Amino acid sequence: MKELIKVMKAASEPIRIKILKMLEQRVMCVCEIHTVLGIAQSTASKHLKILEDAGLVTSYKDGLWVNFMLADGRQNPYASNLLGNLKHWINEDSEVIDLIKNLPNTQRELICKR
Amino acid sequence: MKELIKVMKAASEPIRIKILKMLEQRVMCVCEIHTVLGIAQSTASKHLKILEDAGLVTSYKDGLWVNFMLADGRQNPYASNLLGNLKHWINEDSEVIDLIKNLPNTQRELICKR
DNA sequence: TATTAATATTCCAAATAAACGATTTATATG
DNA sequence: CATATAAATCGTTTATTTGGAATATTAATA
Repeated sequence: MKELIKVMKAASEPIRIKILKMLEQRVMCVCEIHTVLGIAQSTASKHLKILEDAGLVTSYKDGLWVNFMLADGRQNPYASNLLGNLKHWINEDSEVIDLIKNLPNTQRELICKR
Repeated sequence: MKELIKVMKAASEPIRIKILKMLEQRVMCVCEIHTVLGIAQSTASKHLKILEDAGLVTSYKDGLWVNFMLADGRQNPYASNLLGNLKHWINEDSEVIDLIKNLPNTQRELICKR
């Protein structure tokens, strides 16, 4: 039960759904995510932690950056199920469309200098 | 997006998941649900409203009683997807097992007199 | 019509969750 | 080793959610 609730809670916040939809496109670092979404760095970091704890996302370090990507979900059936469904869900949402449309122009090297 | 979030939020509370698991077995009224779960009547009523708003549950009146049942989900794809999955999820959870085991003994006529 | 029972709603307190700035930690590099 | 950058954590405020008691509403029935 706790595992299921964790996944559902993680998925019940629009910002986190948006993060997942972006990660469907490609790996991203915290810095990119917070900039693209227009939220504080600490806020982005916390959302990513929640997604990671729920088994929806994994991360790996690359120097100073921490890259986040969708989890393969081999451990958590609830998470993998959600990730599978999400791929064909809310692809018509205007906010999601805009986010994804601009992703190719978003280069880490340009936006991650504060 | 809003529709998806509503379903996820509704499903991110253990008590509401328990309600859904009980409704997989049979139709229940507010009074039965609040008694079986050991929560206040108003609390049960509110949880049911949240589930209904999310499209996970529907209700129909029968005299003084309001019977709640799982929604068929023809309107809301997120809701019907969740309901479908839930049928084979957390069936090994001890709390859920206990709840369902005792359902046949729970008769509305006996418990709904305060 | 008065009463009773089931449910919904309102009100308020407590618990959770979210947001941000500031600080700390970890890593790279001059 | 000092400095700079990315990310995580901490502290605080604000917003949202939950829970229950009390009250209102709705329906049945004496």
